[in-house]
Amino acid sequence: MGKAVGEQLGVVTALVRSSFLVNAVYAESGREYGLTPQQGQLLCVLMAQPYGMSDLGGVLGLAKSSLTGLVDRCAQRGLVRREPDPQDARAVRVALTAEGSELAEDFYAETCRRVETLSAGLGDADRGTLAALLGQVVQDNKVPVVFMELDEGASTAHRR
Amino acid sequence: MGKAVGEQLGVVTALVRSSFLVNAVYAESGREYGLTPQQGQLLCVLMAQPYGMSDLGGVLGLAKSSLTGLVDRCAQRGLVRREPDPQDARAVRVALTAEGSELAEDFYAETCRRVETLSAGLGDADRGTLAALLGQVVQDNKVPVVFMELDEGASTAHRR
DNA sequence: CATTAGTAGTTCGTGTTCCGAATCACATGT
DNA sequence: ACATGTGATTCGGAACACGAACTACTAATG
Repeated sequence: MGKAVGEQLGVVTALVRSSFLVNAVYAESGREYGLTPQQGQLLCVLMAQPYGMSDLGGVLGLAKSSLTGLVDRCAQRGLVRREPDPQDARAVRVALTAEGSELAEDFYAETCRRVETLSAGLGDADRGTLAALLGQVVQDNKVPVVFMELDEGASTAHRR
Repeated sequence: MGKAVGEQLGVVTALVRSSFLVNAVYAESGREYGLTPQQGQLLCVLMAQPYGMSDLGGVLGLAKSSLTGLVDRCAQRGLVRREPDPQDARAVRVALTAEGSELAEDFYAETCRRVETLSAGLGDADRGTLAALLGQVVQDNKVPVVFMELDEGASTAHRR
């Protein structure tokens, strides 16, 4: 077990610090589009599909009362819309507006770009391994779809 | 055409979602000790060493004005202390109090424990690989010491 | 059917977080 | 000494997050 170069980090430290990086990306990427990190995250979640407030709370890990305000602010900026649920008169479905959808795409793309450059120092093989291992962790822990998986499943997908 | 099992995630998605997991851990772990995530993070940073306000801003990625309040609240709870810098009369050094140090250790340990269980589904070899790759990303991007590495440095190393 | 639960969302009050602009106090260069 | 720079706080304002209380509708029960 000779650690050669600068002291190998443990998994825990690596996870925590990489999370710090990703948070910073969200903040910077959001700033670029006039979004707070939370607003950006909301838009990203809604890219996949509309949600009711309760489900949204489940996905984002927020109390209902926290969501009302977040959705309000995004709605006031014309990014999302509350639609009545045809099945249940007390429920609403929160969905992206056209404008919100556009902004979400941009924010999403920018965020992807920035996160991607974080791992730019890795070779393709290593990046694949990282994706596999980290993906396993993510799936083991049943993380909700807080960030879509762009269809990149096909080995040589078209990169927009 | 689609894979039945689970469609391998891309690096970007894996990173973002794992970051979501870690954020949740910070929140839960903090709640357990009556700390907000930011307060917990501050304590963890100060575990390594005392910092001046400016340096602290650099490490945490916050504006000075944001820090004053955060430090204030932690100081009011008796967790940190502002010490005058002997070299420079306008500077202060923020350091953990005894109580803060104790709480920081507990929070840190709990956070480590929780983050560790996130990767419990991986074998030892895989976990090592993940640590190596993610550690590389972290070091490539020069993440400040927002979370100490203390685990078992003892085995072979005094670090530098 | 009427009553009782339960569920979906909002409102309200409180505390935290974050920022930029302005300010104060000390430091340093010329 | 004087101008400039730097460390930190203050201030005003926006966003965020929560629990508790509340409204409105739905579902279950008798």
